[in-house]
Amino acid sequence: MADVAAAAGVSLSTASLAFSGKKPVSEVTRDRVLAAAGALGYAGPNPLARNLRQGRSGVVGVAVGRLSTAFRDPAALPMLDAVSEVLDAAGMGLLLMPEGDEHAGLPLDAVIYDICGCETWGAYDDLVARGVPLVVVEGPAWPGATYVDVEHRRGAADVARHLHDLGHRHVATLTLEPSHPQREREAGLREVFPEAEVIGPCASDLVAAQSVVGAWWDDGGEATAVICQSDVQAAGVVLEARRRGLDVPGDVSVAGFDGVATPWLDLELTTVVQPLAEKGRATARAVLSRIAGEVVDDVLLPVRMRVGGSTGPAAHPA
Amino acid sequence: MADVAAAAGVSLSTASLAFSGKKPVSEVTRDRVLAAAGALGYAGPNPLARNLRQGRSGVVGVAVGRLSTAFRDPAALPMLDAVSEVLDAAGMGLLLMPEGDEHAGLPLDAVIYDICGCETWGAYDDLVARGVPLVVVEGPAWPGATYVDVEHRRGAADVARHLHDLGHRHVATLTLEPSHPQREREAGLREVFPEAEVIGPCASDLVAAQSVVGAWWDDGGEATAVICQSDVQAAGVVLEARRRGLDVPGDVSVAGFDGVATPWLDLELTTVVQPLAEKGRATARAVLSRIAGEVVDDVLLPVRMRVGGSTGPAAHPA
DNA sequence: CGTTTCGATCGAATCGATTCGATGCTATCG
DNA sequence: CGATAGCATCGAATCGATTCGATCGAAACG
Repeated sequence: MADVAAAAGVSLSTASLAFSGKKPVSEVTRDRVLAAAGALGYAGPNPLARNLRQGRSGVVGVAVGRLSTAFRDPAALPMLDAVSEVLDAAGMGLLLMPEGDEHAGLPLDAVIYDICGCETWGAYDDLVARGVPLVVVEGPAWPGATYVDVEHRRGAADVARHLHDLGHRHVATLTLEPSHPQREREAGLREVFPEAEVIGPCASDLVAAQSVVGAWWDDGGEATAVICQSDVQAAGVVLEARRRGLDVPGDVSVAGFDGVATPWLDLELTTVVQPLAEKGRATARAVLSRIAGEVVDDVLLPVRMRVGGSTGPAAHPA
Repeated sequence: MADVAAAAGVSLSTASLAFSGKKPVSEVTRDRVLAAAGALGYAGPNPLARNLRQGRSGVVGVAVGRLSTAFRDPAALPMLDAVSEVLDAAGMGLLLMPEGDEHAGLPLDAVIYDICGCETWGAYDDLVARGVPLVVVEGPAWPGATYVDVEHRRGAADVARHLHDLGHRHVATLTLEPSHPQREREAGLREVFPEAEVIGPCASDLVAAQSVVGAWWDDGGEATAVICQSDVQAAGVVLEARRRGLDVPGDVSVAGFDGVATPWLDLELTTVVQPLAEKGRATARAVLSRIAGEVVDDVLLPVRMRVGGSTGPAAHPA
């Protein structure tokens, strides 16, 4: 840039201002600088140098589990999409941080901790030591982190109540690995069905859900309703039930969570719709505020139960 | 870091070496430096400063379309997963670049151009001007970019030949928006069926495929086989066919592309299996080599047709 | 014993901008 | 007409490390 300034016959500082526009520069000067830049093949200020000076990299990390599992669940995408949209509008980029990797050494302005079911995370201490703002989505409430959550407990309780109203008395639940959402939802479920049976933990994956619930039925598992922790799980349970000649919801009711589209299922699931895009936007806003040094309140997003065709009156009311 | 060096009683350069380990430092010195760092609450060298000095940011951008559409197709994930794995092992991070956004201003060491069906891209000129290495996956062969591709043409021709062998003479094809893979595959198809009918362009999306092929059938479209450009499209065609009472493959054969799992379909698709993970690894290796300044050869990955239950003898051989 | 080598350490230059405070100059105002 | 702004520009300090070349002892060598 020094060369450009020299070629344009202005000082280095003026050239800088011509590019950044942070202070007024006369039009003829700017044109002269840009012309000189063009002539010298200068592509604009070096981002690395600007980053050092400004103390920011413009990059926000997002901790996900393995990419292929994190994004397999269709609930993850609209959320990340919304995060990305808001951050892009602010000129920031989103960096994927698959689990296990220590991404120390990368200059991150903030980190979003999302999706991964893991409770602990190696890089946490390091980030805190560096003073990197942390936004935790549906995770453990770490000290110093801003916290974005969803009404898991209320959603789960609403579904349970819905099934109870339909006469169900013997329900079972497919769970996730222990995690904040799982604990909250289980608490909500037990508000209504203190005795609900746990089928077992299961990834939010169609095939996994089929196999876990299948094994449970093989072992003589019985329930008039199966409550799942995601729509993908619920779809797996529906498919597995049908494979066994069970009618949904005639023989067994199935409820999901998330409220995502399952176009390949000829049935609308009863589920808890969570505001995925708004969750992403709220997360991104929290990130930007924290980068700006503001104090940010935690966020709790509302959910809404949607009754579909996968739940019906209990087959054998107690 | 200057404070740490002072506290440890060594020079700034020695302190730097103690952290980076790029030159030997006596053990007692290193311990003294690390102790001083701990006492002063110093979390290690500032990545921004290191980046400026070394001229690298450790961040690789990947241009995708909209996130939610780019990752909806299950073929995209294993590929990106492999890219991420290789880059992480090299200490680099992957930054998502949704389309439309000018990510100028972010310090990228290289950019992967993938997935997005778009042929042009605003940031291209800027990146070239900056000398940022570009790796293009299945895209147009831009000057200066390293090119990673898949045997689209051969795969498409193999499927066409397979159907021809089964007696099909009247086939139709669901296409993608104009793009490099689409053009190659269509060329492969026409090696065998020069007259193949084009149903229409369609995103790689289940619902979109259903509606496009449904409209075609409504308009009196006829064919004994429908060749699709992704397994997701093929699944959509299968579901739509059944919805109309057509048997697959009895009344109509359906072929896909990619070779991804479709567990919610009770049918294994005839498809062209492409080495998704290897594609990702090859891409990442190309990126790393180009960042290292090496000259990199273009890559062409092999495909293999897999015959499943979605194709069978033609219903009405000509 | 003189000399070469090697490892550890240090001082200083460098990476490429941004930005603060100062300066000169031209309108505006009373 | 003198004082007060206000705009454009400039010089110099700064961001926080990495790294080249030099220096100094001590060990290895003939």
